[in-house]
Amino acid sequence: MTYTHAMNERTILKIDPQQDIASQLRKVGITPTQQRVQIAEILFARPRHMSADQVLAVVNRDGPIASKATIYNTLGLFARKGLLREVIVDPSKVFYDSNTAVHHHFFNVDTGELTDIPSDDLILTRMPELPPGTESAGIDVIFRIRSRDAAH
Amino acid sequence: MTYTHAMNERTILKIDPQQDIASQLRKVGITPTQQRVQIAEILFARPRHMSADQVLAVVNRDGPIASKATIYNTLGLFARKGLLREVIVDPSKVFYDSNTAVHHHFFNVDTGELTDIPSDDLILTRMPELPPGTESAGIDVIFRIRSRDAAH
DNA sequence: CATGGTTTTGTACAAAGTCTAGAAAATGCC
DNA sequence: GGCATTTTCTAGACTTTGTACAAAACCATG
Ligand SMILES: [Mn+2]
Ligand SMILES: [Mn+2]
Ligand SMILES: [Zn+2]
Ligand SMILES: [Zn+2]
Repeated sequence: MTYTHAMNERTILKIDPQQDIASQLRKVGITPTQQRVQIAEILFARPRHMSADQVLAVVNRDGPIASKATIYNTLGLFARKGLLREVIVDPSKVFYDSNTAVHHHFFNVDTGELTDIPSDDLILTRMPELPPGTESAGIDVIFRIRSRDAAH
Repeated sequence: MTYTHAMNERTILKIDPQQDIASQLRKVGITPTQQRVQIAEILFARPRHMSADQVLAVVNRDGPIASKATIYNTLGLFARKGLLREVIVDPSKVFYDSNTAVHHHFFNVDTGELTDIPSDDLILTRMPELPPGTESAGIDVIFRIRSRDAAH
């Protein structure tokens, strides 16, 4: 038995930046406030990996739109609703990934850069039994890489 | 081509708690101070996953042995020397794993518990090409699990 | 036992993230 | 559109993990 990806029953949610963001948010049970729409516009314009800090900087680039607390609340809400995936690879911050399709990551420990591995480029064979009384909440595969010239 | 584990040229270092800890530390180029030996005794007694905070609490259980700064310095030193593996799964803290053999993890997001997956229970097939100019610094596979009864 | 590099320590500092109470905005109903 | 109710937003204090620093303690070597 071979699995090419995580077993994920729930539909993968995706926000289309071409369509009306507000109504798409409403469709997944999120009241589309001004701040949430602005944050969504940044994150869903294309597949991105951003930290809360980066979202805060971009959203407030031309004047104050949203506070720090709102950024954290909104990112947490989007993640809970399945619009974003939290990627934990750097001990100092969480990355929010607007690509919710099944895929894995390269993480360059020198540059802090996080990039996608197309899901076809990696196959997990022989999956372990989950411990009794538990269910899957996602599988993360991270290839930590280093720039070849960097001192180490 | 199938890899059952990360390509790791360097010898896996292991501290045997039955043998003299001090001379084993000296063998890998670490001066065995009192604090370092005490920390090593805790971590290498058996395979463990501990945060800096937990090590601090245990080492100072019966009176002051080491300061917070020394805990962080020592864990970083041991990790750099290959005696410990840093495991990044929880956004709020780093786990130090005294099992340096190739293996992967279950992380229970409800309880914060980190447990080992025996290396035979998981096989990665079809590995991706590393991005040009980079080399591997380790592969992490994390099965995030949830206690089945817990509300989610 | 003197010397000087190494290690430890306490404390200050930094950064990520959480919490809170009041202000503002969104919603639902007339 | 008004108006009451509910939800969200805000600024800033606070918590936690981890690092920086400089002084004190330690320890190998002569
Ligand atoms: Mn760190
Ligand atoms: Mn967090
Ligand atoms: Zn991604
Ligand atoms: Zn482990």
